[in-house]
Amino acid sequence: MTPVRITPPRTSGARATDTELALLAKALGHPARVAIMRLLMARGECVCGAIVDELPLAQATVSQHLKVLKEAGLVQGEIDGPRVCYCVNPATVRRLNDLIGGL
Amino acid sequence: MTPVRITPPRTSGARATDTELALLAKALGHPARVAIMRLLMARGECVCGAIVDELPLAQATVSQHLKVLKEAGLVQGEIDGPRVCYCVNPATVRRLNDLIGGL
DNA sequence: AGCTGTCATCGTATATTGACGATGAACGAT
DNA sequence: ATCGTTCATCGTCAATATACGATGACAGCT
Repeated sequence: MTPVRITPPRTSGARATDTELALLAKALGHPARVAIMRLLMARGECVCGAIVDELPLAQATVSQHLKVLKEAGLVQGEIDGPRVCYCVNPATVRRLNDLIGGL
Repeated sequence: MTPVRITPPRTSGARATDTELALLAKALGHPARVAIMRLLMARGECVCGAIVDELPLAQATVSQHLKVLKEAGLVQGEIDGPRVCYCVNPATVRRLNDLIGGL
């Protein structure tokens, strides 16, 4: 008999979906990351170096932004030899749309 | 004869809509602010004190979050006697939806 | 005028983020 | 095995965000 949770977990008065939406929105909350997402959407997939070339940011900085997007699930990266090929995760983008739509 | 801007302003390799989306997403990038938005959507309009009652945050903190949402244009506040009545700005929410959809 | 309730702002302390150079790790080519 | 290329991570610094108590502003009431 597994104990049943009566009250949903409420941290800081926010529901689970609130935290989820906040996490995704926060990941998009920087112009450089939006630009990266737009680049990936336009190209379908993109090698990290190509993104660095498009943005006026250092390689380390772009890598950090990619990490944020990856941790949020908005982006996936596959190792391709010495390169890493990034592409958006359409499911997460859809999820973000749904969460905002369901506000 | 006013000079015409040929190249759009590009700060940090991000387009204007990138900055706009980043600004809106950033405003939603906190669970408490998402919770506030959800409360306002559910009630249509809401007095600030009612929001404070719903969230486990101090009044000053809620007021700051409301300020962030207001500055992003996601929320409007009207003074109603000693109270302030807040409500969401549906146009901005729609704009956010469009910007994400148009990624 | 004085009081009360409501909300914003100030001041402050801590935590997180953003940016970069330097360095490390992994791979292909020589 | 030693490069050169590509990307991630580390260390660091400045800037920003978060949270709260204290205080200020403002409207309505007595």
